[in-house]
Order: sequence, then C-alpha cells, then structure tokens
Amino acid sequence: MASQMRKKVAVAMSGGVDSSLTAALLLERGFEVVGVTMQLDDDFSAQDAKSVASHLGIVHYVADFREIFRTEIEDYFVAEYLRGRTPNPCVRCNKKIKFGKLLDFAKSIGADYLATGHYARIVFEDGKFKLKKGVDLKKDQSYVLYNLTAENLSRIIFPLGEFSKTETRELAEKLKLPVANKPDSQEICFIPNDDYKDFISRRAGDVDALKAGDIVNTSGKVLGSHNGVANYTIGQRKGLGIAAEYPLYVVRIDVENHQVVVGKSEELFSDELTADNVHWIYKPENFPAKLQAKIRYGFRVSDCTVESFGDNLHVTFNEPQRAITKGQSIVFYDGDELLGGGIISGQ
RNA sequence: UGGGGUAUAGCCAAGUCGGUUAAGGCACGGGACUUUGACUCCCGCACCGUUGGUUCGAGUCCAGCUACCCCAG
Repeated sequence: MASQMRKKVAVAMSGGVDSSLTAALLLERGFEVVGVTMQLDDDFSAQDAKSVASHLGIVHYVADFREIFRTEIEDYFVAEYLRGRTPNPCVRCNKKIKFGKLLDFAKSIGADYLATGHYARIVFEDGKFKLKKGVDLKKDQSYVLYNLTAENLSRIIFPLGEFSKTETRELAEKLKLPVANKPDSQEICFIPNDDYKDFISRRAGDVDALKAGDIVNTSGKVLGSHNGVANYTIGQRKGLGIAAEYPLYVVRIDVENHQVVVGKSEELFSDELTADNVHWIYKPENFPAKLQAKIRYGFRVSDCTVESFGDNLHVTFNEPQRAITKGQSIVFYDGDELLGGGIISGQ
C-alpha cells in the first residue's frame, strides 16, 4: 500500500558537513533519503557527496544544472557588476536553482520533501508554515532564503536550523561522516581562486565598465585611478590605493562617467532606500509596516518602516544604515520570522 | 646661480635639552571572519637624502655635497 510508504526526502548534498549531516539526521528520523548533488559547472566533482551517500547507504543522483546556472546565475552576476551594482548570487541561486530547479527535480523523482543544510527553521504555526531564523543566530542563513514561497515551505526541511555549527560538527564527528572535518565552504562557489574580478573580465570581455577611469572625491577632485567601475562595490576600502589622512571608502559608482567616488566613512550612511524585485512569503496586511530589516547577509537587523508602492518598496530606517548597496538584498523580519525581501534599487 | 628654508618608510607625519627596541594615520601584504561583494578584527611593514666630523653615544650637533621649495634677481 502506498500509504505505508515512508516519506521520501531528497537532500541537496554538496559534499560538505552541513548537507551530509542533514542526510544523516533525516535517515535517523525514518525518512527514505536520497542524495542529490547539483552539477553547476564543468569543473565538478561529486566525490565527497558520493562517499557520504555510500557511507550512509543511500541512493545518490547528480543533477546537471550547468546551463541554467550559467544563464541565471553567472550571467546575472556579471551583468550586475557591469551596471555598477553588487549582486548576491546566493540569493538568486536559492530562488532559481536550489528551490526552483532542484525542488522540481526532487518532485520528479518522487520525493515528498527537499532538504538542505541551511541554518534556518521552518515552523508550522498559526495554521501556516513560517520561515524563521536559525537558532544559532551567528550562523543564521535565513537571509538568503527570502525568495521561498509559503507553498515551498511545506515541502522543505532544514534539520540544522535547530543546531549550532559546533553541534553540527560534533554530531558529524559522532556519526563518523567522512567529511566531518572538512572546512566550511566560502566565497562564491562558481569562482575559482576567489578572484571574481578576473571572472568578470573573462566573461565580459572588452566593455566600458572594465575600462580605467578616475577615482574622485565627493567634490569631484581626482585622487587616483581605477581599472573599471565593475571592480568596486559600495563601502569598499581595500584596493583604492589612495593615501589620505583617513580611510577612504567607495561611496558611489558612476557608470556613466566611469568614475568611482570615494569619501569618508560617515558619508556612507543613509536612513532610507528603495527596493524592487520584491517577494513576500507573507505580505504585511497594512502599509506602512513597522518591521526589522537586514541590508546585507551577516549583518544585524534594524528597525524600519516599510511603504509599498506597486512593485517597489520604500524603507525608512530608525537608525542610518552604512553602505546601502544596489543589487544587494534587503530582507524583512518580524522578530524571528522572515516575511520577505527585495533587491535594493536606490537610496 | 645672492639670500632663506626643508630633506624620516609608497604618501602624510611625530621625534623631547643628543642616550637601549625611530610614534601615529593612510596605502600595501598576510591571516581571521563569511554560502555574495564588502565592512570589521588581528599580524606584518624605515638601518632617518648623501659623505665626513664632534661625542662613550646622533634622526637629533657641525661641515661639504645633492635635491626640492621660497624670496630676491
């Protein structure tokens, strides 16, 4: 009888500790677990994931997402930088790939759920699934998940949301997972050598945004030169090469004039911004709405007032925010619950 | 080619009445942090223009040289 069948869950296995432990935990909970590793580029190895899968005795698949990853993530990543913006590829990948394409794949192989090693929680409360911050606030990854839908939440499991990273490692050790001591992944997964500027120039070729120009202060005085506006981001300090009395930061990127504008740290603050590409898991019933928001991953939340204008949002912060950056995501919370977010379009 | 001034790390700049290890900031390099880019934090980074001299001892005094700056021509 089908009703006697165990629930089947597909676990996104990167080969790291988090996703490996995720699979192990779900197995312990009695799920039928299958592992899926996404192939995102040509230089790819599912070696670790396969060895973990075999260690756990589960079926393992490789899903070839190279093409969609290239067009939806890599191309987007490059295009945004060329516009003088700073994209967050992980946010988009979660939307388009992990909880888009991969979730579809999971369904296609008959899985009831998709599980990942994210540090965030899905809680059933008040008759609905809510996305909440991970218990370990230092490690909380809910920020990159704001594009999930309420419907998605009912099909996703984040077993690590209740754990701290240390607990994860200890458990992985205890379960003798082959990757228990593997270092955390970092940087942009599709960029080798950690050199995203090189990646952009190789992909973009000979374009204006990669041509040299002036670095100027807010009064327009030329202080130095840069090798392409696409190589800078708001709030950046390193790499300007300009000796001054105080540290200089990028305060504006002027693609039109090929200029990078720098100024003092104080000049980076603003208490408002606009956002588009807005997505609500649960849209507030009334606007303006008093919420908390994060301007970037790994940052603290700040109280703010959100107004909605058609497809756009206007956000006013109680406290000025430093280095509001176009292309980055602003994510809204009501306490521990993530309600939605959008992409910063201006300030 | 008369007079005056200054010469300390890539840049700016402290260096007392000469005395073990030459402040600091910026920049730069390395590391930590990090499923984005950044920020932040930690560590590193000078034989004091040059040549002699005076001193137990000189970046710190004296002289020559060199460079630059200013005022005069």
